[in-house]
Amino acid sequence: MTDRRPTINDVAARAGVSKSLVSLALRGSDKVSEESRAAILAAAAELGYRPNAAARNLADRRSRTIGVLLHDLHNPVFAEVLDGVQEITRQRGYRTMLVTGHGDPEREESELAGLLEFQVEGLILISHRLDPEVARRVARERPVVIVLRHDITGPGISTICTDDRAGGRAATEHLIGLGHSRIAHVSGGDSPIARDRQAGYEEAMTAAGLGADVLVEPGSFTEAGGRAAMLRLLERAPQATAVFAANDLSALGALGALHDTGRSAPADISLVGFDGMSLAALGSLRLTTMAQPLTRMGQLAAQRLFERIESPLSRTQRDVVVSELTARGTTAPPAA
Amino acid sequence: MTDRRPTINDVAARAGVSKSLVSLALRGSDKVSEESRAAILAAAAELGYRPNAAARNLADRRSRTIGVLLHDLHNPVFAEVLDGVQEITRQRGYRTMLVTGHGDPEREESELAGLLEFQVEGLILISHRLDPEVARRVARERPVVIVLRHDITGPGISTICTDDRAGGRAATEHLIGLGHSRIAHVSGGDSPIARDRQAGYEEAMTAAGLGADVLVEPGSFTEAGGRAAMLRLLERAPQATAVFAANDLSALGALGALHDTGRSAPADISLVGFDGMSLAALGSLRLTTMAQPLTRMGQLAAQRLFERIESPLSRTQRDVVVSELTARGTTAPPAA
DNA sequence: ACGATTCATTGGAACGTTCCAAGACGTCTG
DNA sequence: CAGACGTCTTGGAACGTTCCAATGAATCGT
Repeated sequence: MTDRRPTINDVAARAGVSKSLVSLALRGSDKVSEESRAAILAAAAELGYRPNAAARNLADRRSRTIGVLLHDLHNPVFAEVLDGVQEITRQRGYRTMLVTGHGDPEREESELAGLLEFQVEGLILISHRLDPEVARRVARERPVVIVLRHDITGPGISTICTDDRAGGRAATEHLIGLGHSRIAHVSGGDSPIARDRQAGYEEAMTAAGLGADVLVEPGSFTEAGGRAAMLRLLERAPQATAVFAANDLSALGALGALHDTGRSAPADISLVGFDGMSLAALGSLRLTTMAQPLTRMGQLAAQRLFERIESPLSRTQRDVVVSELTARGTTAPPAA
Repeated sequence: MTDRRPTINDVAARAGVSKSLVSLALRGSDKVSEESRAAILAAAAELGYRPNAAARNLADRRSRTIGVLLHDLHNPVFAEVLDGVQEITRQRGYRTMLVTGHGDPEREESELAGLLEFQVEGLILISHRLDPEVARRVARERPVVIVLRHDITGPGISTICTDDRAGGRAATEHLIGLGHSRIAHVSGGDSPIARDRQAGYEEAMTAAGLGADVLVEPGSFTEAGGRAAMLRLLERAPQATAVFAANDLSALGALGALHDTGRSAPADISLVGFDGMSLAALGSLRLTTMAQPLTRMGQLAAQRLFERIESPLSRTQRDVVVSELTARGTTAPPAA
């Protein structure tokens, strides 16, 4: 870039007016004469003028930007939530600044710091792994909405999530309702969400008098984790006729494990996932799942955030959305 | 936010030094005495000081940020490219600003304008639909690297892509090599990439003396498009034993269509995709595909971009990476 | 025909940083 | 002991905007 970019002063000089008037005209003020407006617009176009967002943000003391931290972009679940967030954000004329932390709390914290330096006006954290104390500290600076995790509370923090325990219960009851009794659970590890979904499973089993059959195989919310867990399960509990996997991604891994060992769902084993990511509906997968309204959750998150951006003193909210069992092709009554 | 955030002046006052020294200390200069440094760091921590990125960018006249425009976040292909981009970007101490255009040229252009207002130092366009003239205009302002599309050239534009025509040929040859002759193509519509892949298909067919069997069913690079195209194909060409789909996502749709009509791959029809998105390897899908080195392409894109950011006069590059046929579970010789 | 009112326009201060030339204070050299 | 040099520190200008109070010009009512 040898030549400096044109500034508002260059435009003003060319149009023969003051920089203030250029500023006004470019932002569409109605107190600029038609004549000046035309001259200014023409000058700006000829010079290829672009406003400098850094200068504008500095002068305004606002960035019209919200920050979104998410786990990663590979799990399509996050993309769906993000769609909802961006829809609302665009409507409001804000932009979204997106960072990923890959589940590493330190990295997440540093990405968050970057967002705050950019003067984002609010933050949406989607499935993060931050230390609760860090989240609370951030919430003292800016409104925060946490999506898909409900265990962190504090002033300035709103949450959007589903009732994971009830969901785990419903998923399990679906299998029980089909006639299964030897139902195992591929868990999602020790995250709060995973624990809730597992608790729901255990509750449903106990309530149905199947407490003795509770069988949990630890997984990790990933495809690989689900695959490995399912393989271990097939060894350890060959009598199982159904599996509830803690999320769709690990359910897909489990499905792969079944496939690799010459089995299939629901013929050999019925399988239910959790999340409702649209890819899992796809093609030959047709995964039965507890579907969360992901895009809706994203919209709601953004709405709640803007409420607090606009009136910082308004109360934080805890929204619980309902998930619904979506029966597709991987569950059926047990083979006789 | 009733109370103003602390600035560098507040830190300076508290530490009993000048703002200049605070600025130096916070950026790790070695010409600050240990004593001052400690006082400054302590004061900054006590106040919860965060540098204001807008002010910094304005003063430096650089943002240490690159902009990435991508189609959307649902196709996991883009997430994989992005991983590569972000890896390099992080290494350089830059941040990435991510926007999506959802294939709408106007929206893409407006998102791009936003990035340029933020003074991004360079741009990576992943599978965009911009008007070539717009892309060239932008490239006059900032270095641009285009990934997954090679038809736009001009000063300031580098490209990273694979040889889509050769890839289309290789995918088709794989099917021919397995003994198929009635091979159809589910195309990706009329984008340049789609046209190249289709041309490769036609070349391979013709070269194998199967020119008369060329059969193209228009699709759209989406799951729904692939599904619909496959359904039409089953009506229109029941004799086909193999299909080359223009990308993995539409191949997955095609797979779903097969499934829905009581068929499967490769038993009834062999199926090859294109892209190499990791989700398609997953579970029971095991899609055979022409795999592009997606993450590598992202890394390369970022490297090329930084070369041009660092020496703006260096030449732009056109990198062509090789894709490889990855035979998984959806292709086999035709049924006897 | 004159003050009041409206309208379009202006210059300057602010926003929070970085950079630069220059200053204060010691210490060394001969 | 004067001058040169080093180290640490400083105030002020710049970056490109927006906002505000003030200005000048035109129009109005009486």
